[in-house]
Amino acid sequence: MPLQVPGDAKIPARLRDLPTWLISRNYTRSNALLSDGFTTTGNGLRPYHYRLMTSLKDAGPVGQAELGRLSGIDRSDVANMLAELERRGLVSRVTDPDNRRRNIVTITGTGEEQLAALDAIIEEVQQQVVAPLTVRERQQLVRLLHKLLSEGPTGD
Amino acid sequence: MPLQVPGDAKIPARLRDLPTWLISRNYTRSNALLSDGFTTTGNGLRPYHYRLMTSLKDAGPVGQAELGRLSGIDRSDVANMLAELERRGLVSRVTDPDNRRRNIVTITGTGEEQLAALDAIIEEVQQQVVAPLTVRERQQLVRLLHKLLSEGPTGD
DNA sequence: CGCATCTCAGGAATACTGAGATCA
DNA sequence: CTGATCTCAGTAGTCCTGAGATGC
Repeated sequence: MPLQVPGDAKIPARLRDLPTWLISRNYTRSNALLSDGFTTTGNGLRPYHYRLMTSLKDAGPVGQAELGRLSGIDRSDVANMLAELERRGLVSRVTDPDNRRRNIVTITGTGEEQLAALDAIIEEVQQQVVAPLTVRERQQLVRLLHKLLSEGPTGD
Repeated sequence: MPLQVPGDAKIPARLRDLPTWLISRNYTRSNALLSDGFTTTGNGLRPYHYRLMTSLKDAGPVGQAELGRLSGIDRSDVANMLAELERRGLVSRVTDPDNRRRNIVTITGTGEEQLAALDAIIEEVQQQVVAPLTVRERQQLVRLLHKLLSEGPTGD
């Protein structure tokens, strides 16, 4: 449960308004809240697990490579995390008979239950994260953050 | 030079608009651009170093604990990073005669030169980061991100 | 052959914890 | 003794690289 974001006290002038700094500080804060949320229910699941499971539920059974693309997680970590989730019985993996390189990943019933529990946590954390903003500002923020991501991957 | 932010293709509906997700994706993107900027000039300095040095220049000679608070870096990492910077002659540390627990850290001339070079990079990266937004939107974004951080450290 | 998939080993940067030594 | 400071060792979670094995 991290939280080293200073209360915005006497942050150096050069840093204060830099988008990279503000994004970084907000990421840390957001992560702290997220991390607190996940640990207080202590099933040992983490953001990576949530991303995978919710992507899985949304997309239906898919291969790991595709799952990684959907959830923004590297192929290597996908393999690791799925092995964990499989061990816990939250997902299952079977070789695709039509393409035996591929593992078709499916969320299990237990997995869906866990996901529902995580969803509730996630929802509560969102409220905490945007708590300082008005409803209108929250919409603006979401729009702006989307726009930053939407125009080509790097903005070059 | 990371960059695994998907082009916002078919991100799961549940994730797409979550503030925590958007902040996380933007952090990754912002970091990728920052990291590229730092490595292309390859003096081996990283964001942590920049934060420390710019905080140091802004605040003048201070102790490490204070420096950590200003730059949002943990005491432990401050000690590590400053040892590196000192080895390179970019900062100097002397024991405070009035309080011998404390190391007074000062940026050196070479340090200021390096910092100026980093500042130029930082400035360029900021442009890249906010490139997708209009000028007005950039101001909105900065305001909103500030506000998220300003109302108490966690928003509780 | 090229190319995609999965897996494994491991590295890098950030954030954090705990403990010890020092000293006001 | 309390509490602040610095240092060190070590951990966790995220992001990423490289290489190998397999199969299209």
